[in-house]
Amino acid sequence: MKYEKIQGPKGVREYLPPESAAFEWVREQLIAPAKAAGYQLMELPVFEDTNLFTRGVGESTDVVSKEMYTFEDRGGRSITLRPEGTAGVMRAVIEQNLDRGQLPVKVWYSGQFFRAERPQAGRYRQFYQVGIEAIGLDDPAIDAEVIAIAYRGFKNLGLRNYRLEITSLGDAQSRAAHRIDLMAFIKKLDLDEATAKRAEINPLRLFDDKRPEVQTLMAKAPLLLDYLSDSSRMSFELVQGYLRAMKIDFVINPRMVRGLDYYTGTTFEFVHSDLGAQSGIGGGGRYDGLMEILGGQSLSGIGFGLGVDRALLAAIAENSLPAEDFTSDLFLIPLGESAMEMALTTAQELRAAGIRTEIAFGDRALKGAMKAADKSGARYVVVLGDSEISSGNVDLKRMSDGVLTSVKITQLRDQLRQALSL
RNA sequence: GUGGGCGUAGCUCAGCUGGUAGAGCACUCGGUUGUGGUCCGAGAUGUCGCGGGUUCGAGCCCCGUCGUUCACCCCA
Repeated sequence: MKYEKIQGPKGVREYLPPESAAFEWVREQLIAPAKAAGYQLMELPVFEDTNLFTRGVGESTDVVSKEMYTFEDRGGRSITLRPEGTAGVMRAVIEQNLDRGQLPVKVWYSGQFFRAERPQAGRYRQFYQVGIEAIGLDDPAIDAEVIAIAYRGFKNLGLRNYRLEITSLGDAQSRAAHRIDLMAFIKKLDLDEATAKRAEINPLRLFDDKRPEVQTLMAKAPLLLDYLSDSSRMSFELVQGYLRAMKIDFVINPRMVRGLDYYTGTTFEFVHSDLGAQSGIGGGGRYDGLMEILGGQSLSGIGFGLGVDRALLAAIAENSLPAEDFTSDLFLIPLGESAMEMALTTAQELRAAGIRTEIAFGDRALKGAMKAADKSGARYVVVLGDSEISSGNVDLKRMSDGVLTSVKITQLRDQLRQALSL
């Protein structure tokens, strides 16, 4: 009887050895700057009440209207796998009253997110993001710091071929005034049916259209930046000034469009140039009304999400991954049962002393075990057999040049620590 | 969701106008009773993604399906 193989779900990216080491490294580099700035971990559920996203992210967005993994649980509740991180953070902050203490609340998160899209290079149905949120204060200096933290993360990866784009979506009054003029402008354009329909749902979408003919049509469209209220404009000026002071390069992109409804004020995106169609490696912005809409107090907040999968692709494209050394220090080759017992106990002791130790398992010939030791990249090898056990001495072999050094088993730990300068 | 490309050994891929499946690398063992890398020799491994159809005969042609990939769309 032979069983059929089972396939993994469509569109998921799995990280397996040896590439998984690079993934882990990228994720750590991206989040390190947040930890350094006093942001603290929030570990949240990957599934939430569907209403959290329909209300928080916005029913008209593509993310909510056609990309969510939604299902009914056994209790008849409508559940959705989280498509983004901010709404869940806000829900937890409100529910656990984190906003009742010192503001701003500064938190970071890391994990899987889910969108039911057609998979493509850099676009997966389960993807990884790290993100931060600073909740409770509307201060342009926080906007600048949040951007600086994301910027630092990409710098940590050694990336160069990307740009930071920023804009301001202003306050409610700014957007309302602009929307009237923009709608009037679009109405006069000669658009195909699908495009006109998209414009109706979100007129800003047309700014993002990749077709040159649409770009030409939109060249003279009214820009939201020209409709900013005095306070919004002053705030945006301050953010830019802070960024310049921190020597963070940016370009203003007045045509930037974000896919989540809750963004207001300062909004930004990191775009990489070597990634094909899915070029956004991170983005975020301020959200004024989100907390209130989710049943909390009326507090502003700002945050970002960085794509770990895409950051890894970018680092590969730029060849900026470090040649990290994940190999073992010592490979122990026991010959026979009593030798195996000694290998297991010796390995315990050596590992406790910080020496990365592997054991050759299975009843294989010495030559095969040596080959395995070679493949593992271990720097030293020790063969443990009857003669070593009776004499109490082993030959410590340095793999780089094959030199053998006779060492007392009791001295092995100190000898290795010295040789590895631990 | 729409459109195009591609699915043959663990990996990268060959496979003629349809005639019954191969290479390189990797792997295992041996040459060298207990010391790797090079070299030499031997060996194992495939439901040709899956299901139908056409045919005397299908890896090859046709249909469907699943996966993958690229673009649209969307975004991390």
